[in-house]
Amino acid sequence: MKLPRKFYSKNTKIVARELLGKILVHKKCKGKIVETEAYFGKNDPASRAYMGRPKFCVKLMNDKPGKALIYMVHNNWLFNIVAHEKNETGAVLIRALEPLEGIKIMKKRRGVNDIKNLTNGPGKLTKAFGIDKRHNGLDLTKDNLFIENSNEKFEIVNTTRIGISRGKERLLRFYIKDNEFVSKK
DNA sequence: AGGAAGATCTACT
DNA sequence: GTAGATCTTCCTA
Repeated sequence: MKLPRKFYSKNTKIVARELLGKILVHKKCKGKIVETEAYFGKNDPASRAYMGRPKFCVKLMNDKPGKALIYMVHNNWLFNIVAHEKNETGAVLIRALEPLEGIKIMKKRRGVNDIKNLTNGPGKLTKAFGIDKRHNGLDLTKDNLFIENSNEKFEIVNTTRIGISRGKERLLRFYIKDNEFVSKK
């Protein structure tokens, strides 16, 4: 079942946590979300929507929840989902997936054979799924690209965000405990 | 024109 | 496991 817009219309941190274990679907490819990070617009120096960052990021982060936000960093497309309460700003970064379907296609696109190395990083998973700027602003409640619900149970770990230069001290990173596909432990 | 960016790969200690 | 080079876009001067 596809997640409704209502799912994304909550506090960014809560959505980040609840997205764990859900299934990202793009064409023939499916992957379980195993790692996420929450980013806010204002008062978050690590956010792309902070101060003079790219306009389209700010705009989208303020837009309707449930949209895809994609931007380039160091030759890597990063995939975020706009998620926030009314009149707020925020998005959830998908940091890592566990490949479920379309693994052959992912291997071909990534040029590697090791399953564990296919989608265990924010830049890797976009490449494996064939996601790029064309998908920026896409509505995840439509058919092309969306997220499926799941009732799986697991332990969730809450830590600081990684790979950023500012705003490191906040506990806004979530991942599934003991999962092999988390980018870093 | 120059720099920064939420990363990745490779090559070492 | 850590360190350095390098990739592309967008922002500011």
